[in-house]
Amino acid sequence: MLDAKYLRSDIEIAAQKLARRGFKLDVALVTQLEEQRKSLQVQTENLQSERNSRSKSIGQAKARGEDIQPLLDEVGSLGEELNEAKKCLSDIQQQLQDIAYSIPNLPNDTVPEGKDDSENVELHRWGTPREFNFPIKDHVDIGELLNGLDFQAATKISGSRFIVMKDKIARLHRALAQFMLDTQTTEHGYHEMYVPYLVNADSLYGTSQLPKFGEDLFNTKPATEEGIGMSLIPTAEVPLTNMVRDTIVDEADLPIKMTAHTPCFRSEAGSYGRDTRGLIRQHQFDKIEMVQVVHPDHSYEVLEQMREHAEHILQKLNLPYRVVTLCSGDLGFSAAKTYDLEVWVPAQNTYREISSVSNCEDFQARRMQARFRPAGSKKPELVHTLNGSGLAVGRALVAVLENYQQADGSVVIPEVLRPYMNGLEVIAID
RNA sequence: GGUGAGGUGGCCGAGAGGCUGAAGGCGCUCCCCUGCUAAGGGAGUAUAGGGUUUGUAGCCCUAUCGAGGGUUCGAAUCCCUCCCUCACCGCCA
Repeated sequence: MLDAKYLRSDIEIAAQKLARRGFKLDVALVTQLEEQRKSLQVQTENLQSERNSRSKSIGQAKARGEDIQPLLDEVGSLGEELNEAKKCLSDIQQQLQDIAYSIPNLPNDTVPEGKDDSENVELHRWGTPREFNFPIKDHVDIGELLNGLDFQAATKISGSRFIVMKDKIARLHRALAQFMLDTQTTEHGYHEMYVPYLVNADSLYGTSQLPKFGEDLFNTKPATEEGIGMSLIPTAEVPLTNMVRDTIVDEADLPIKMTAHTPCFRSEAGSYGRDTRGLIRQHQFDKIEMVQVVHPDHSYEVLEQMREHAEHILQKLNLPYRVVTLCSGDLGFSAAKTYDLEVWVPAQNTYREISSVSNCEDFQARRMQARFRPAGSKKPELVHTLNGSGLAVGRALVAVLENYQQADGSVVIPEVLRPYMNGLEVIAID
């Protein structure tokens, strides 16, 4: 959410910045609603003030033992008038709030101009995609050949976009997650967290999944019932970031660095034709998430650090990747700036997103009322929040299976994972 | 899930229709006293929104006692719904 004061005083500038990411702010409508709000609020508060003072004098008269009936008569229709004004005001405020919730974050000035993902800017590449001297298989074929990925069973049990993993592949998947979590905690200083996978609506508002992106979530209540109930987390960003909702943290405790390994659940509404084969796009996938809550002065340094924390995992796995800076038109709703890490997927002959690292500045903090009290200042200030994947486990599994495959269909296990695989070096066909 | 007791400022804790934005205490900040320390005295100490203003100063107004509704001229206080905490019971990994 943007600062309401900023929106009022610099609405034209805000509109220009929002236009960079393809969002059209209805300046005339907001301005008009603002004017109405202002006059209605003044009117309402004046009525309240009058009611308060009259009620007070009734109380005082009563205490003196005077007849209060004349005073009661004087109050007359004040109550009705006040109720009417309140109703109008809350109506306007509701409209303004709906608009406020629908406005995405402003892109940072360093974000390149562009309308969609075709205009993202490559920052750098790491590693060289391997030359294969045999016909390569994709991870689906490899997984089935090794008897480790069972798409049919998953479809029977749940439906499309689910997976059953077996034996060494299941273990490899677990090894990846363990390795990532260990690296983020022991090498990069994140606190390991175990968090709920079902969250309430307040949390989803806090990180901006609601009110705009409810269709992407799995909810616990059927449509026939009132409300949405709790929702399965689409990312651990939700529980981790909401740790600081409605709190004033000690400045000395910043930055707060948290990581968690969780499953993520996404309905993938509106992506019907896309990535239907394989593990790339699933309703349920595991991810190691990094979240930092930082002093506003440091959030852009931290963004670079977190990008490196994510890159470090790919480097240790020796997987070729590239980093892109998302252009203004491709930014997520609450992000001011985002780097995507894209790992090399040989069978698709392209780089695919495996991590996304974003600085949300104070956008989520404002919704969450997450603040700190700066030394020497009385006023609490909003913190900045950042989040990033470090990394998506399912997609990392895809990358390992495909990049480490051998001519006979076996897969070499990356060295850093071997301690997690009881020393196993190769997953071979049984 | 059942029964009972509760949810008040940074914390503890009073208040049970008007004099309560809220006693008292603790903590914190500043000042005084003191050779230092300890003790003592005094003052201050919530958040949000709005108006005024050149102003993130001051002043004024409004809201907030778990949340939301209601009764009333007036609600922390009465009524309803919900949430949460604690205790005991039931069930359970």
